[in-house]
Amino acid sequence: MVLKDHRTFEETHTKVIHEFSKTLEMFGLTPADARLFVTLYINNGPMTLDEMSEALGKSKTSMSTGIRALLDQGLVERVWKKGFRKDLYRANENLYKTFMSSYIQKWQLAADEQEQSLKAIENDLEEQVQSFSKDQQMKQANHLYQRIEDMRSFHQLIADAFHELDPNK
Amino acid sequence: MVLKDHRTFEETHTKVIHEFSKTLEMFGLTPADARLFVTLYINNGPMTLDEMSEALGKSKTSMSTGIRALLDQGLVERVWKKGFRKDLYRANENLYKTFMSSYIQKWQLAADEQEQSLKAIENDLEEQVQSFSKDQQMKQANHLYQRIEDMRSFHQLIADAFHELDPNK
DNA sequence: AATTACGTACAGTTTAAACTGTACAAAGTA
DNA sequence: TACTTTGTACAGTTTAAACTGTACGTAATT
Repeated sequence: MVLKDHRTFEETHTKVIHEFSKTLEMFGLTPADARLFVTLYINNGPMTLDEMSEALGKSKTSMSTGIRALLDQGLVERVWKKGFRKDLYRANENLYKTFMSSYIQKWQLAADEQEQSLKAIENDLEEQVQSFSKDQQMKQANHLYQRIEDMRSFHQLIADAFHELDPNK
Repeated sequence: MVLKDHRTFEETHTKVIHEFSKTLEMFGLTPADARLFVTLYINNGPMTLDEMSEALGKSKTSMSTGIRALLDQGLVERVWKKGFRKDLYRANENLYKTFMSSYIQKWQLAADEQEQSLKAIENDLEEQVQSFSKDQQMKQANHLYQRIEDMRSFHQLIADAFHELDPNK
């Protein structure tokens, strides 16, 4: 009976990992990174790369790159244990704050970058228009210009909306 | 000069498509779908599959599947023109409303599904616990149970937050 | 100082996604 | 009715991402 208990519990464990991973994928995590995070999250205490490797049945190399991705996104942190040689990692505790912050930050960064690119393109377009002669061309250019304006204000609305969501605002 | 004008304008056009696509990818669109949407969006008037194929340099089949994906997400609509045989499609006008609605809806759907799955797993776990004897097992099970609870309240918080963002709320 | 343990860079492989061409069903045209 | 045209299903191919194993640098242990 003990063996069976163990097996079904393991199965439940695995189910939780795969199910909740889907939610985290909505935040832009790759399936692999999501599973890694959930594994850490439901584990009792921090884990070593070898333990993760064992738990997920993937190579240690995969764990190493996966952990780095999670660290970069601020979803996981390294933990020190005196007299212990291996690196230990644990998932950040507060899911909502962690994921919302990370997600919003990712968005702000991307939005800023896009905004700059669009502004630059818009300037290019303005210069180009100077040398346009045909009426048809002018019309096309103006239409594109208008669209770029729309994209830019879209960025602004998004930035505002996500700022509103920020748990740290 | 006309040729050069035309070329640089085309380049600007392409740049806009690739740049703004990145923003839309943040909403979960694949790079290909995003480019398709932007192509439609900046085009003056609706387009046929053949025109999209020409504009993006991809096969008509790709356009067909891409358009379907965009239709499913409510980002694009079919347009009728009397006496015209080919299907015409145009991008929805209001970017913010369109993308926020689509995004939020996607989230609500996924969240509901996950919530149900987690609830079911939780029930399984409760049954399993009945038959557990060892103390160690009980402890593990309780820990997992607690985590599932945390995941579920996470879902709730997310649902509330996204509801707040909904332009149609 | 020599040895062992650990994490990661890198090259190569496997796996999944995107894309294409052909073929066909449905609907329009002659 | 026969003939086009149009959109999409499907199988096969290309391309990109995920993953692995080996090899090596760094740091701890003896």
